[in-house]
Order: sequence, then structure tokens, then C-alpha cells
Amino acid sequence: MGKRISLKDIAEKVGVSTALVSYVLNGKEKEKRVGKDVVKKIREVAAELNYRPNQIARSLRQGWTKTIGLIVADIANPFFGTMVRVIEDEANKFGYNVLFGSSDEDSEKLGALIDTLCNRQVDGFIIVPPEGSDAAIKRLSEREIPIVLIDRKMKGQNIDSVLIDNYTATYEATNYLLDKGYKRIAIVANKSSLNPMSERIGGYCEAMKEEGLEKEIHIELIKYEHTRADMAESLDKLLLKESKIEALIFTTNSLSISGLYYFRNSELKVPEDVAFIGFDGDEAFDFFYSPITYIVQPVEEMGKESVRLLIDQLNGSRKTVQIRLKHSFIEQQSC
Amino acid sequence: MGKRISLKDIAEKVGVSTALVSYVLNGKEKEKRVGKDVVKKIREVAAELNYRPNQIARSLRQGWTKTIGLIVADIANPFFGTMVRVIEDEANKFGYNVLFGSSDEDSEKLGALIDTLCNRQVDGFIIVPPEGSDAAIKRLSEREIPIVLIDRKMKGQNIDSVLIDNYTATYEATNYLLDKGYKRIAIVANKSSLNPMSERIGGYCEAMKEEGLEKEIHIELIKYEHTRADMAESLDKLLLKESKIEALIFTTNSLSISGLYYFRNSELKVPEDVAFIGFDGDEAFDFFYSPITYIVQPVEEMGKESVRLLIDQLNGSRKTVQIRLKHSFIEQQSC
DNA sequence: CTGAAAGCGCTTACAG
DNA sequence: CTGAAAGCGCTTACAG
Repeated sequence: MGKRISLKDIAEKVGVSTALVSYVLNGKEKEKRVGKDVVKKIREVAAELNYRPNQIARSLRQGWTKTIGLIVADIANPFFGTMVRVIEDEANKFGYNVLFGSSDEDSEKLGALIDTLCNRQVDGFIIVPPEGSDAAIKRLSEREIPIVLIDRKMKGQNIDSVLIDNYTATYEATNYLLDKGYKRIAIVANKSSLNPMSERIGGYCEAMKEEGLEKEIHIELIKYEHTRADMAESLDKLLLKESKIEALIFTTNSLSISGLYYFRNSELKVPEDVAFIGFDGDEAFDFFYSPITYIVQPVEEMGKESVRLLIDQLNGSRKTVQIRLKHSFIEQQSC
Repeated sequence: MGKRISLKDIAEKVGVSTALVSYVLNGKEKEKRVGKDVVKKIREVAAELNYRPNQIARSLRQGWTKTIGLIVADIANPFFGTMVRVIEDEANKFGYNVLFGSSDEDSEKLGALIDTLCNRQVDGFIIVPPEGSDAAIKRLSEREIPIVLIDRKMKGQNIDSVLIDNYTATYEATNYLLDKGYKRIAIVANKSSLNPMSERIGGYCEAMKEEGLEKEIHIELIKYEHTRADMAESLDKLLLKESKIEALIFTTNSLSISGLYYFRNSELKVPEDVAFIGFDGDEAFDFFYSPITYIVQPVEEMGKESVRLLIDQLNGSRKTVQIRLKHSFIEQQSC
């Protein structure tokens, strides 16, 4: 690599100290009252040598890096891909860059990622916390590192978070099905104690109970890293054996997609035999033979708000903020 | 933020110099022949204080950051999302982190991203270069900064690149259609002089010519940021007015998806009225009423190879390598 | 208006 | 076996 140009090179060429060069290039020539012709000369030489400041040096000196650490479950998942994209753009607007990683919903991976990002001195974090990461998040927050949780929150901790009202989302979806006359409704969720998942299940249960259908409550739990065969086993059980379920509510993007693959090869037809409500949306929903009705989170807004909250913290705000955004319900033909 | 622990804190507590602490914590206690009990004490104190090295300081001193700059067109696009994920994992294996950005196929944005990433002293770049970025890429390469292009290459420049044989991909796809008896075949491509696009068009043209169908060659060009209406206009022209096209080959992921939305609302049926070949794959392809036959690039392999080539360069390799990987053809029911 | 100097937290030749 | 010291490229109080 060709030798990089430093402040010193410019200083020498102009015949001044590096201090002066630093002032000028950082726009402080007014307050430091640098001589007019010196300013001009420095600018010229900087341009001529194509000077680029070394952010690493600057970061070391100033104590901050203008970098945000972003950890999502899996960047290959379009839901998170979009989220990351929004956060990237929004962070850029404020002069921040993003250093990111995927946790695969694994709290150990999360811990390792937090460590490396901390070592790299990110100024703050935006995190989609996996199950079991409470301790790691708490440790971060105790070190007074700015942090915003997105898509999920931790119970009992005062940490900024941005998410939808998951309880209401499934509560309304369940009522939507009940209104249409479905009674034997099941919910398909991840095995997870995370707040959004328990809220999603909670909203469904409440709606069922209010209708006096507590006996018809069916909660099917599937692990995060499930295969299509796992899904088939669960749905076979729900639809063919046990309980002749009439309607299904899926609680994540990837569960919904797995569900679609099941019905793609099934004798059972949507919505004639079974109604289907998806979560988070995906182009596949639109192209399923019976376009899928689904609950969708305002990812763009969530991304923007999370950056805004983080910037507030970086600017010294100390009050904890929990933002609940409104979900939407896209009605198509699957119910 | 609570004061971070530095080498100096450990050194003071143990009562030795920072040099010694540095040696021990970097595993050089053997070659530097540090006293056994000193090693033990340093380890203990480091653990006790929960010491974390400051990578920024280390980077400044050592001249490298163990960071890769990654620029794709749009991380929200699952094709690139998957690519980024693979690169992230692969880079981590070698101890590198990834600083990334989306160019939106805009060479000015690319230039700005390259600048900020350079200022942040990334050790090398993996880039999906947009049209018109030849100069920017060349400048990087002349500064002898390690760089690997992925998905595309620059003509006439000796820069490592990883891509498929796009010419053969569409050549074979066109022949597949010809074998099935289709004659009036059109290709839908982006307005772009980029190498893969011209190769994709070239392969199609060649196959048509070999069959004596040069008069039936229809190349429909659509801009990168097209709307569904743009696509509808193009396809209406192709299918209804001008030329009664019998088969369509789409040359990117997002063009294919837009095409699917068109046929979702069209009187024309796939494959009865028009055959459809997609590119790159997407879950939506599987759920279209007539599952889509498509050409798919080996994204995982591409990601891995690009990291490998970059690491080779970082380790001093100076020979230019152009890797061409094999595409696959997924045969479903759309032809 | 300008410069010498300290210091951010590391690593590493060098000397002993 | 161990330490004093220089230096990576910046910024910034301080002195003049």
C-alpha cells in the first residue's frame, strides 16, 4: 500500500505545525483565528496530496468512533435485511457507520459479538436480543454503554426498546378469525421465552378466552432452527390427528414460510380447509395460490426510531424510552 | 461510560511494565522468556479486572484493523443479504470483522462509501461494483489496497473477481427453451453496461443466432430502479402489441419478481401463454401458481471464494485471480 | 495568530 | 528475564 498522507506531510510542505493543519481541516480556522493565506495554502496542499484523515487515530484520541454496533438474528432473512438497511441509512445521516453481526438467535454468539464490537470501541449498540441474553445485555448497560433493543425487550430492565404491541397484534388477528366463524384456531410459535413471543401467544389466548374457547387453545411450539420436516410433523399433528384445527396463526416470518411450504404439498387447501395468518410479510405471501393475510411490523419506522433513540443516548439523554409502534394487518384471501 | 481498563492499569497493579503485560496477553511469554510467576500474576489480574484490549489503539500502532469493507447493491435484497451473511461468517473465521454499506447501484454513493471505509482503515474491500465505478475501483487498486469484485468484473483491469459464467448461463437457458419448441423468446435485462449483464444478453443472442433466429431477438431494457408499472409497460409491449413473445428470460432477481407481479394480474397464463425463466431464485418463485424455472448463482461459494481471495491478497499474494463458478438450473413448471 | 508538547492505548525494537 | 522509550496519526489545552 502506498504511504498514506498524514497531517505531518501537509504541515511540512506548508511549513507550519500539525496543529494548524488540524484546525483548518476541521473548520476551526475562525475560532482559532488562523491567518487567511495560511488557511488557503493548507487547503490547497491537502487537496493536492489528496489527504484523508485517519479515523482510527482520531478515534483513539477523541474516545469515540462514530460507529454503531448492530446485531440481528440473521442478516440473510429479508425481515432483518430490511431492518439493517434502514438502520444503515439512518445512521449514515448522522455520520455513523455500522459494524454488524448475526447472532443466529444464539446468546453465546451474541456474547462473542458484543465482545469484539466493544473491543472495536463502537459508541453504542442496536440489538435484536436472542433468548437468554439478559445477562449479557445487562452487563453492557451497567457499563453505561448506550444500547437500544429492537423487535424485543427485556423484562425488568430499564433499556430503550422499539417494538410493536405484539399482544394486540395477535389479539386482533384472533378476533378477526373468530368473527369469520373459525373456532378451532391454533397458534404456531417458536419455543422461546422472549417477550414478543409470549405477548403474541398471550394476545391469542386472551381472545380465545373472551370467546369462551379456552378449551380450543392450541399452542404449537417449534424450535428456531426447524426444518420443513419439523413443521410438517407439527402441522400434521394439528390438522390431521388431534384436533382438526380450522385456522392457523403463525408468529414469525420464517415459521410462516415453512407453513407455506407445507401447504404447497398438502391435500388440505387454504382457506377452504384451513385459514392461514402469517407474520411480517414476504413476497412469497403474495404469490401463494391463495394470497396470505398477515400481520406486519413497521420495520422502517422501527429502524429509524432505534437509531434516533441511540443518538439521543449518545448525546447524553439518560431517560429510558420504550417505543411501541402500531402494526398493520394486510387482508388477502387466506382466511 | 465507566473507565475502561488499560494495559497500564494491569501493569501498575502487578508492578511491572506495560511491555511485559502486552507480551503475556499476546501469548509471547515464551519467546520473550517472561518469568513464570509474573505470567501467572498478569493473567490473574487481567481476568480480575476483566481487561479488554482496545482494538483501535492496536490498529493504529500495527497499521491494520482486521476489518473488511463490504459494499453490495442493497442489503435488503435477499440475494445480497445471503451473500453478506456468508462473507460475514467466512471473514469471522479468519478473525476479520465486516464494515458494510449499500451502493444502490449508484457509483457516487460507492465513491463516498469507499472514502469513509478507507478513512476507517479497512484492510481490504469486497465490492459488487455498480455501473460507472471503473474509475473509483481503479483508483483503489492503484493505491494497492486489496480488493475483490464479486458478482461482476471490470474489463481490462487486473482485479480479482468471483462470478459465474453468465454467458453460458443464459446460452443454456435459451437453448432449453428452444429445445422445448419456443421460438419467439425475449430477454428482460437492466439498462447496464456491466459485464454480467452484457454476458447474459450475449449468451441469449448467440443461442438465438445459432438457431437462425436472429430476427426474433428481443432485448427489453429496464432501469434498475423500476416500478411495477415500468415492468407492465415493457411486458405489455412485448406480449400484447409488437411481437407476441412466447417465452421470457429475466436476468436478475428483482426483474424476475417484478415479472411475477405482472403475471399475477395478467390474463396471460404461465406457461400456457408465456414461458418464464427467472434468475437468482427467491422463495416467491416456488409459490407462484406455476413454480418458476430459474438460473441460480452459487452465492455461498461466491462469498467464500471472495473472502479467500481477499485473505490471500492480505497475506501478500500478488497474482490476479479470476474465479468463474458454475451456475445451476432449477427446473420447475414455468416452461 | 502560531507552535511545542502531551496524550489516547497499544506494540516492539533496543538495551541491559 | 525485564523496562524505558519511541511511535502509530491525530486533537487540544497551554503558552507565547
